[in-house]
Amino acid sequence: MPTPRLRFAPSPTGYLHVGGARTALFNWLYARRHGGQFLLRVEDTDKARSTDESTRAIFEGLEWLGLNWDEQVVYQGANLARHRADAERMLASGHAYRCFCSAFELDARRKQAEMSEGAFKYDRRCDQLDRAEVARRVAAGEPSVVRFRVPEGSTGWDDLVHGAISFPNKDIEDFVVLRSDGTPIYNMAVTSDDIAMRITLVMRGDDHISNTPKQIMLYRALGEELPQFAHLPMIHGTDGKKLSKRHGATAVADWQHEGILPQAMVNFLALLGWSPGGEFDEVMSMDEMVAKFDADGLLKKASVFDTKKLEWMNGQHVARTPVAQLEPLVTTQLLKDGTVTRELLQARDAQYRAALGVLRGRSRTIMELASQVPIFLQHRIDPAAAAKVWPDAAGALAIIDLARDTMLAAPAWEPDAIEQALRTAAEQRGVGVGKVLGPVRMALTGSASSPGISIVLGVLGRDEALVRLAAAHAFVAGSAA
RNA sequence: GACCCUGUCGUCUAGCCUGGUCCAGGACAAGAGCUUUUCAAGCUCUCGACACGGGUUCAAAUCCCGUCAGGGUCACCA
Repeated sequence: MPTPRLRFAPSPTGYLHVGGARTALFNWLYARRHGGQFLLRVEDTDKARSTDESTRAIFEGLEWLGLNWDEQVVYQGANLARHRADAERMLASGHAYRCFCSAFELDARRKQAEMSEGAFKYDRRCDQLDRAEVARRVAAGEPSVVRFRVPEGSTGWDDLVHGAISFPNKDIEDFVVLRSDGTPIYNMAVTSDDIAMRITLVMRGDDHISNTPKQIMLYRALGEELPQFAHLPMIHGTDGKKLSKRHGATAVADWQHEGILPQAMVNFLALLGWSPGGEFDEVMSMDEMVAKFDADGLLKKASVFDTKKLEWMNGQHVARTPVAQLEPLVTTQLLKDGTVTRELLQARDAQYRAALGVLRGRSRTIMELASQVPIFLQHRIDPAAAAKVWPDAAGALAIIDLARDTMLAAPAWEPDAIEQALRTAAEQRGVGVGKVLGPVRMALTGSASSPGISIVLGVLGRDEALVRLAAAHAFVAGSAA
């Protein structure tokens, strides 16, 4: 069996949508798994809607996800001459014919048909025209389109996802392949390009199932061998409808900005419409997915995009990502928030990295992680929170001093032992552990919520911890005066 | 309207091909607990589904037929 060649063929009329990203991912995964090629084709034949900006956005989205493509990007618009030549070849071989019915006229007939019998199907009236008349009208400059002559019978294929699918040809009208201005219609361009690119497996969304019989007829008329087809199920919003703007974030770039890691996005998308089967770990690396991916794991049912699960998945990946890899992402977020300065990050680099190490295991997104970093790098007491945790000055001072004395008295700097000593002290005083650790947390971090005391102590270090306690003492004493 | 596709917990799914081991397993979400130290994470537990109706069979989530529901497509758009 020759090595498989697959392609992702987006039309650059917007951003890289999660549905498109999932299609690209499956093509990529299949190609990588089977040692084939993953090609990219930009379907920019609709000049009115295509923009360079969205072409760029698609490239960026694919790159962010880590879906690298092979060979040069193919721009469909550059192949108009071949599309046209292929259509004319069918005209010459008798698989297609010229139609002089105007779009306006057809429109009127379509409307009329819809009112009486329902669906409109082209009645082939121009197929009756004799050769001489066609030649005369063409020579006279009368505009015409090229229509494919749909044969009798039925057209089907063995879909890699759905199994056997077939359509009675009588339900398919003689479709246009070349417009009156000589440009190709979608199915013509796609088929011509897939042939030229020697694509062996066309994997795309379910919504193309009804285009497939038309494309198959084109392959046959052109005397080409058929590729395999795999039609992936759609992705829906929580209301069961096709995912769209009103469902919120649907562009992969939106999720990038929401603090989602590309490996989490890819992992999540992979599990929408694919399952390795049997028992398996849902959290996978790219390599693991490539190793497990195969067509028999492809599912038929449309799935719902569940953002809660995406976030959970992201948390799993954040926890597994090395600090060195997390650091630039968190730094960008921190500087964007303006909560810390670049100078501070550089000055406290060791502490910053230590903080990332403890924080990554407890954050679902980069934002969440970033929001906890500042308490480790700078000591700022939040007055509102302080007033709640430290209702009376005398009590607060007593606990802050207790913490200081405990640390000073400790034989060695062991955060766990110090936290334990504070717990014991609380018991001896007959108060809840929270009554002691809460105020200590406030003194140490300036915030009412943070990781556990021993964790905080571990990141801060002895000197910093003592400095902060002294500052907290001064803060309380100052506001009491 | 016609044609095509799909139908297992709220969601993602395992199981279906090769009926029994499934009064259906896992994950996310939700609820409770571990936690009289917060926030988060983690762990434990709970809630929760074979769309419906027939048939075949000793036995059906699994095979067959029908119904219903949802989705997609029907352009000189892609």
